[in-house]
Amino acid sequence: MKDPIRRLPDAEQEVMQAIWACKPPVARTDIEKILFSSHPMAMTTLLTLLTRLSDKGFISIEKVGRRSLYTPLVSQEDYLASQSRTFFEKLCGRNLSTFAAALCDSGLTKEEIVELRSLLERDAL
Amino acid sequence: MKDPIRRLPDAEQEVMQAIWACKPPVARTDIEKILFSSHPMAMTTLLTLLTRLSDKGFISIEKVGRRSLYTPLVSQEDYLASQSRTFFEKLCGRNLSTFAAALCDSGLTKEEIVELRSLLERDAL
DNA sequence: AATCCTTCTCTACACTTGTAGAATATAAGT
DNA sequence: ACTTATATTCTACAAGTGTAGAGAAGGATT
Repeated sequence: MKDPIRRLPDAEQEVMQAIWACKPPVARTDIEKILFSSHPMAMTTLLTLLTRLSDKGFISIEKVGRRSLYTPLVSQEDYLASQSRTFFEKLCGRNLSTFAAALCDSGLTKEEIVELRSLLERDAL
Repeated sequence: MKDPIRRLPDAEQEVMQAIWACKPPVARTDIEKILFSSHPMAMTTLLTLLTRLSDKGFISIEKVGRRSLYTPLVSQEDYLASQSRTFFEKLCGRNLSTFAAALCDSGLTKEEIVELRSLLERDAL
């Protein structure tokens, strides 16, 4: 199984999510638009976060003229799977009952739990 | 629904887990024993982390003579539920398919997924 | 070309986190 | 009472994180 992917700090994680929401490669302005409502920040702040994400190997930066374009190197699927695994292993101690209880208490409605079950059914086969 | 509980930094989270694993109130030595194999640290490091957990309202500290006893103020259930909720909402964008995919890709075996489904069934009723 | 705007990089700074030695306080042993 | 062992608090410091201004470099405008 894959190496665990380190959890990103919140601000960087939000930037990654904005990047994942776009078709790569992504321009800074696209990211800004997405973050504008949920987490506004100075342009230079965003650029700092992008540099850090690149340093950590989460994205690549490609310069086109004076602009930069950003491409994810870690997929959202892999990241989510890894975080979910860490949650199960480190926080729930690999205990499925604990895990299930956490999910059930997490504010999901009964309908959502029913739907979650059927989504899991597909993968359980 | 409850206020989200802030995610603890890794070291503090591990200490909380050790505390949760004991019957409260817990002595420092009990915590040390539990952390000894998984995350050994200097005694003063542990005490620093306990102070920070107290500052954050996660535990209370009660002095008995020169010793301190630690009692969780946030339950493991509440913490796990809140983290799980945050994962679903902030990382999966409240998208159940994304959430289910993350779970399925998280390294659970088919048997475990089947078991998870049946555990969820109970709560879905 | 001179000036202005846009985009990025450098520098900065306060706060948090991981870690632990120094200092202090208190109980225990002799 | 004096020494010793032990438990906690203070102080410290490097690295990481959130945030953004100052500076540089390349296009656009007049």
